[in-house]
Amino acid sequence: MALSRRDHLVETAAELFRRNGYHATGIDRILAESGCAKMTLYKHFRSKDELILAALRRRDEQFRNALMRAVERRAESPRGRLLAVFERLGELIAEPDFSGCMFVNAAGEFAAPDDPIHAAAAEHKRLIGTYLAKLAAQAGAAEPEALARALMLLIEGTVVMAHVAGTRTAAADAGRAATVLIDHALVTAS
Amino acid sequence: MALSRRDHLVETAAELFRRNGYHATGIDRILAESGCAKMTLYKHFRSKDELILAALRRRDEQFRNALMRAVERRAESPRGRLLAVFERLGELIAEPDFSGCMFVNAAGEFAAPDDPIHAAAAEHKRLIGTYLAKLAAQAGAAEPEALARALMLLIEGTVVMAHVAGTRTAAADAGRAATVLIDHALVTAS
DNA sequence: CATTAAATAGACAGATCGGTCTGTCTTTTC
DNA sequence: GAAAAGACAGACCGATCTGTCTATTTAATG
Repeated sequence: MALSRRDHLVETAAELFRRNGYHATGIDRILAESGCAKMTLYKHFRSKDELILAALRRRDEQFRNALMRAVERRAESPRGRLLAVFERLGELIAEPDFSGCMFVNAAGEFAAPDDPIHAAAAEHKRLIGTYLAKLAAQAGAAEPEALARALMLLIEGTVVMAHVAGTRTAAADAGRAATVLIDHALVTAS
Repeated sequence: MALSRRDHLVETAAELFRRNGYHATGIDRILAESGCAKMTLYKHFRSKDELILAALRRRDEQFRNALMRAVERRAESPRGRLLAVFERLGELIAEPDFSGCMFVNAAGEFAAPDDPIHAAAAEHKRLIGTYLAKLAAQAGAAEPEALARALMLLIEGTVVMAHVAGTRTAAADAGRAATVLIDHALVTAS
């Protein structure tokens, strides 16, 4: 089924925000690229900020769904699935127009922690952390939340180093480190 | 000694860029805050982008000098110094107006890898990685560069999670993970 | 077919953007 | 103290920004 006019707008906006940033992406560019009229935008959203919020929420759902599907397809065991996250990460950072994490970038441009856009980025990270903690608990980690937080650090570090410094080995580096940390957490648990 | 007019400009700009972002910080704001005239800016810099570059280069030097001094003051042994990096990190993310890594934010707003601003951010990360690799080699790690890359992931992850998600335990989490990874690398070496 | 709702194009407003230019004032230097 | 240089304030430019408005066309619905 074709996207509704609103979803098409959000999708186009999300893509432009991801590639070119938030302040640097003007309304007019989004409208031209999506073929929508200005009033269509302002009928569905009260401001550009609300469009940004909608774009982030849409991408958050898409990203987490794709992550979970990829991870669950790659491995059966919880430990294997934790490691599969880093395989998935290797694919993401290898994509031709990879531009880092659009949620991190959003938090960078909207630095105030109480900014709704910043809060949406925070929520995205929180949800991913919860997913990792669930896997870590299933794997039998001594402290699932602590392991999840450590793995989150590796994940975010991977995305940052791949984007900022162009470190192509980032995901593989992270996968190796994750293996050490996971096994350390499992040994401690038994 | 008082800052030269040029350095005062760069310092003010760096602070505003760090706190509010690059596109969101207008020339006029920088001039008003620094008390400089527009022509003073454009006498020293050809464009806003060049001012951004100067600000990043200044902050890069300041940051690395402060890091090395803090680390070398905190510990004598290479292993201790590697861990001291994460203590230092804990201080940084606890600062009241901590706004994440301004180099990561710069790379986010100037996403093209061949953009000079993006390249300056990449260089900053490369220099820190080199410092870590030196410490890792002194510590006797089996693969110093590999350990340094892993620690870089933890560092960048810490800054991101602290800023985006407000994870106050990030530096402590990273320090624990780093301990595991460092000792694993040292055991493997012996 | 008629009515209604939605999306269209595009002018417009007011603010702000980066950047240029002109003059005045202050500071330095001899 | 005179001359030279540098920094000042601020008008000005064209472009672009977000957001509003009108008027026209398209699409859906009864």
